[in-house]
Amino acid sequence: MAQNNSANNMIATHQRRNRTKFTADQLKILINTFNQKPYPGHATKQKLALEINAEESRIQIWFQNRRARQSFQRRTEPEQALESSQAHRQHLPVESQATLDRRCRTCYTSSQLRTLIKAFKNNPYPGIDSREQLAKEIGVPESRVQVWFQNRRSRLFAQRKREPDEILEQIQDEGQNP
DNA sequence: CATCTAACCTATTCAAGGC
DNA sequence: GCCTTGAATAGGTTAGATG
Repeated sequence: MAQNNSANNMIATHQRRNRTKFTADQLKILINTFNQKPYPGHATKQKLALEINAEESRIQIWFQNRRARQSFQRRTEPEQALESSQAHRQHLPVESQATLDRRCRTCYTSSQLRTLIKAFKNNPYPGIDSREQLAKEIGVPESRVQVWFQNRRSRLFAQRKREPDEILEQIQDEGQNP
């Protein structure tokens, strides 16, 4: 009982989607776009998805990972990054592109929400199969289901921090068997 | 086995729409 | 005007492929 890795147990049981293998041609276009615009808006991501024939959600993840890698490299090797890139433009108004072009907010119906919440109570960390089945059931893309679970978990954590005890009653876990 | 990186995670913030 | 909540972000972790 010394080690407490509750999240790890959850993660270990669920199943990931198959790892995407981008071709050289796809990567060429992705990298090229990234160098021009590391924060593409929704329209750009949709266009990219068509152009390289990949799911838009995979493109979004690719940009996230690429930015993280770049900022990490910049932290570890500050001088080399300076030389290779003419970082003239400051990164302050960088959101102006992305925020202008966001994906339209998904409006869930009450019945869709009932299904999501029920599934969440059953398992807050659904694998790819569960997410896709759920997406099909309520008629939204799988990527929206994933984001919904992410937001739901985050808010549950935040709420739990604020009110450590009272939440337990609201959740009404019918049985958390060890 | 070491390295790379897609997939996934939490935490936080932005912003649309309802009250 | 504030609140709820979907969408986007940063930054960290996990795991599949490859030399």
